[in-house]
Amino acid sequence: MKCVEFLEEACQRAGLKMTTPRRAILKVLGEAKDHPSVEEVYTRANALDSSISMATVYRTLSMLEELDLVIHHSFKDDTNSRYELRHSHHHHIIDMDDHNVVEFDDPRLEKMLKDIMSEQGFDMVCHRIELYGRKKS
Amino acid sequence: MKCVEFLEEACQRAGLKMTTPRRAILKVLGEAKDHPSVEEVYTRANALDSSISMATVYRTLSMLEELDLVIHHSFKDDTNSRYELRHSHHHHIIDMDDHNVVEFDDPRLEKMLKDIMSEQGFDMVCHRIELYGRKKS
DNA sequence: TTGACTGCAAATGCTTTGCACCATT
DNA sequence: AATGGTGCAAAGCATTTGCAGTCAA
Repeated sequence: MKCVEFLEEACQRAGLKMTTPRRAILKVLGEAKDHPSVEEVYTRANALDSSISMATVYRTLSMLEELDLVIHHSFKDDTNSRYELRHSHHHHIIDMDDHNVVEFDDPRLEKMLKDIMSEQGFDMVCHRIELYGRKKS
Repeated sequence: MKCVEFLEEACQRAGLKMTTPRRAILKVLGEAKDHPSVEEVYTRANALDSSISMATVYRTLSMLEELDLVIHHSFKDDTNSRYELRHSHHHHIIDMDDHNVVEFDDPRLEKMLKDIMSEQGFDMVCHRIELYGRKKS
């Protein structure tokens, strides 16, 4: 099943109505290969339906975040919120020179984090890992 | 040497003038055992000198961040920026029930992060690790 | 039909800034 | 004396919200 279809189904399962703006925003998110800002989602969605407003983009993104379908990021040195589909679990390496983002996942890291929390008497719910660096020369 | 004295020296070394508002803010930060918001720093600093303005608190905190003397946090589900002295390297476990913050550091974790970045072709500059969870029952 | 959804514009809330005055060096 | 720092109020900007009209179910 395609990404967008999955999203639409998830929304419908949650009892939400499938409107043109929502479909457009879901399509944008489903096709995004980056971590677009609200502004960027707005611009891309407008290419599909020029009547979509910023308010709807904000409302839709919050809603999707609530449903755990997207992840809301706020990286350092970036006043803009960025969003990404929660398709797979991973973390980010931010290139401090060009602000590009590389994704990675590592089971050893996951285990270590869970262990650390356990030692401190907590059950882990989620975590945020951001590594900042520069390309090796 | 006491914390506040170290901060004052660091500021002077950076060529900054030591004014009453700055001294008050440095004292607040030096004595804080938590991660106060700008508003909280403002309130506490005002107890020492009631003429201090928010603008100065913002300006001073940005300045200290610039000098790498404090760390600027923006935790999830919290629209307020929070600040803490950069006295030691550590990360945070955020209690999702009461928003308390537990600090920890772990050399094994540090090494693993450095290794992961290296595998991806990066030299690590810094990182942000936040673990969210609930107390074990 | 009807409650959910939308666009619009106004409001909000955190943060920054221009300016005239003041204090540290 | 000179430069940098300050308070105040206004401006900025991302985000949220009230409202009246609109649309999916």
